[in-house]
Amino acid sequence: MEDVLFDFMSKYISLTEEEKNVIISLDIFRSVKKGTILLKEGQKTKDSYFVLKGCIRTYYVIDSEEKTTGFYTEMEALTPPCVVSKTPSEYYISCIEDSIITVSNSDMETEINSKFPKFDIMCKILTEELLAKQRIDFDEFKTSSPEQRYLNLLEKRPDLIQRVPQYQLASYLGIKPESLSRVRARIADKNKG
Amino acid sequence: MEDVLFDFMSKYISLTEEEKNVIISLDIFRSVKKGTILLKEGQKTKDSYFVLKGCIRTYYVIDSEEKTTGFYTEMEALTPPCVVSKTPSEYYISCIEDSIITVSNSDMETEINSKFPKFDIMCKILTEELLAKQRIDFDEFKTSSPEQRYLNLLEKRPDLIQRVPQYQLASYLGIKPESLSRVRARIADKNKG
DNA sequence: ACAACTCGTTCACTTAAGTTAAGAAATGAA
DNA sequence: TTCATTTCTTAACTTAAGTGAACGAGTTGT
Repeated sequence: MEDVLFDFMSKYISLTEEEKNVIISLDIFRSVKKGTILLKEGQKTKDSYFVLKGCIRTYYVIDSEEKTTGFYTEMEALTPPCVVSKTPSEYYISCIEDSIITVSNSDMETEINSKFPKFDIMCKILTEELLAKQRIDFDEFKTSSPEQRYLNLLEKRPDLIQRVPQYQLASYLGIKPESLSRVRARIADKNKG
Repeated sequence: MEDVLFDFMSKYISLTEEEKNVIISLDIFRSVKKGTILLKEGQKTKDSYFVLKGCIRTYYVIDSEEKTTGFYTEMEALTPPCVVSKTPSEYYISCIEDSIITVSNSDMETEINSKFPKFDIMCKILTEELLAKQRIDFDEFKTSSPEQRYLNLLEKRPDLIQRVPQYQLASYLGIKPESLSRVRARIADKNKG
């Protein structure tokens, strides 16, 4: 399982066996059952997550309704904003499939980064890439209609549509579940003729 | 004018006079007239911007329509995604008020960061804060209606509504100018009684 | 001063999303 | 398997956004 992480990291930096062993000794690998809530609204945490296998989601509860804003699958990292702002979390993180993830807290990262400058470089690149990617995702969201957003998702993350419940996808696309149903019906109609 | 930048930086790191002089010697301060286009679609660039005074905006041209996705005002930094991805820009950056900005390219930043580790630390903090802020902005956008988004903007960046043309605000809010007109009329109605 | 533009608003109309409610389909647990 | 729960879809209705067109206020340039 560790190999998945090391393969990912090798895209950014090269690792010696010794460095790999340091990472393994940190004991950050976790196996998490579907339905597990990793973080609740109001909780404080310093933990960041990296998904090796499975899927986790972030969601707010607004007027007792879940509003899903993010899905994180294989090779994706999530540092909750509350870790950066050092305030209680505004949202929940839950595991929507049996998953294998790493859980690392910011103190650990600081320590590793000071020991191995390589990690720091990798983190910097990852953060910058993520910032640019998120900026583009946001721009695409703003400039397109719900139907276009669904088609876009179908193209870019077709797996999500298979593995995630519709009502969670709906708020991810900024609409209600009933609307998503209609969008899907509309698209199916068009494809028939 | 430099003082505005140094005041901003002093929130994150302390600077010696010598370090300030190094920054000044880089000659990154620019005075830019309203209407100036800083970056065009299809262009390549390594430049990042920081607004000391004024306002710049990012916009796409889709079906010969401008879609504004971001405004950057006093004390805000913009690194276009194309700088990170090293591809041609997908959008335009233009100056919507007479402004004073800094323009720094990524090579310069790399050089300064290696000379003064302090800068590197500041950049890392800034990037992480920005990532978290953007994540929250995106989440808020997804989970609210156009009217709520307008009210939210009215609360958080009231200056924008004064200084920016409505048609640019509209796409920033993910709607058409005509719809923004109606949203405003609706809100004005409610406030009357 | 005048014409040409730009920008914001309004109107009538179309399309799509929100809402409420009901029922079908899928899932999970006993 | 059966029952209960959750999830998805459909329908009827309401509300709001998209569209095309027109108008007036404000600007710019000549």
